[in-house]
Amino acid sequence: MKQSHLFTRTRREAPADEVAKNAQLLVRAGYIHKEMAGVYSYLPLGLRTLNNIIRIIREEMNAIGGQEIVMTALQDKALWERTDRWDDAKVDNWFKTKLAVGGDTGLAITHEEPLTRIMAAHISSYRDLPAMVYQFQNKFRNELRAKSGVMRGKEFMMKDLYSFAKSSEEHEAQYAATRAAYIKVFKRFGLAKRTYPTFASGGVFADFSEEFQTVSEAGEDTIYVDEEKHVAVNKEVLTDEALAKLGLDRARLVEKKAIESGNIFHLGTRFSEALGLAFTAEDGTKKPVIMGSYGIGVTRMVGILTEVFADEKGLVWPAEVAPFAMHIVSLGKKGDEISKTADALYEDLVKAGVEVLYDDRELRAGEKFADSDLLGIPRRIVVGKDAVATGDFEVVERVTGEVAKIPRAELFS
RNA sequence: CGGGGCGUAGUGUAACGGUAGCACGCGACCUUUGGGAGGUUGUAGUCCGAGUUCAAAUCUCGGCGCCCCGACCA
Repeated sequence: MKQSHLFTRTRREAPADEVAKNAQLLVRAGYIHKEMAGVYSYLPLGLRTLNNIIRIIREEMNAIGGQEIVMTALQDKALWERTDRWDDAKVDNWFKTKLAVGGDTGLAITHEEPLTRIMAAHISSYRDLPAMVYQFQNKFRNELRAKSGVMRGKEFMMKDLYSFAKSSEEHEAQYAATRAAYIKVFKRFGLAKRTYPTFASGGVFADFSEEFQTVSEAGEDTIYVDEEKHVAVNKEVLTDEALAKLGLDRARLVEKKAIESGNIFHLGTRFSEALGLAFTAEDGTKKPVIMGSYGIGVTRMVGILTEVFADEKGLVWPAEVAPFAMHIVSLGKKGDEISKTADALYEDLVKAGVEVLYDDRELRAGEKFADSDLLGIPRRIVVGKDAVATGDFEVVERVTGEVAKIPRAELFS
């Protein structure tokens, strides 16, 4: 894409109404636009980034047999009353509204209920199980206080996967598979080292649930990390009794701030029993399906990656997430040799299937470099006099700042 | 929801109750051209509504909005 065609602009200064580093940089770089408190739109660069995050998660969910669907945002009140999660006294962050024909609806805070009902329409035999179903969808939560930029909004995108099993052994296998897939996902985000499977409060069916907590000063949670075992305990469950159960030694734990980047839950039969999701077993008896739920905050991930990797110059993206792989920065003017060299390189890279952003604007070098730093694309290719003279291109790695002269052909490998 | 702070051109910031200014941006012209250049010039603003006052960006009240701390976040 030519940068002269990109409608978004970078800004020299951070918006006055953002304190969170992620929102400041993402707005400055033109990745997002703030609509209201806790509500952000994704602009071209932001959407490309978001889509890369989605692609990575999708690949890993598909790899363990997940089947993708999309559910509705609008919810059926009657369905949620059956699990007692409609009443404002029980769940206080619904966005609710009236239907013109009469009655109420609300915007989904999560999707266990509708998916359980969908599955009930399709699953009736043990032969139909196991199954894992997921979606990328916006969740709406009427938070009293949105904060931390894109990391805690009123509307946010989530990947939510739900598992359906006929036995607890089968459920445990699904749980383990999903857990392993999450670890792969975080590895591809470049967050493996600083993301810890973390024991947290368990809900109804288990002593603990597991969160994935990514260490960051911007985090809202406090966790206690066992570096050697690469696991952590959320402060909310840090008791001697819990540590004993988990086989952890308090003396080895280190306190860290972290942000919840994913979570996995055993749901047991709470939803299947309430909503009639059952199957006929081999012996002819009817049994409730055993469920699990597994979430990753997709838009939150944009914020986490910003918080973790950005430096004083701007955004820094892991290769698989970056909106473009390369950023050509031409220092020429329309029609001169430098521009022609840059144009040709751009066209050839596009033909070769490389995702490339081409800064073809006629601005001063300093401004273009500053913009390039801000945008955070992994490799910058500077096209100046030297490139025309030698045929080699100056390549700057965004992460390290390392500069190398690279022959043209090697840019395509 | 409790507490605190704040709303001024597109953006960021000034202005004792007394002429709303500066920088960046955007437009025009000239010079410049490898780390956010310089000059000339143009453009554009006090969140909304009441009140106090000769006079309100400034004081008072109400509304709307934003930020922070806490609470909340299966």
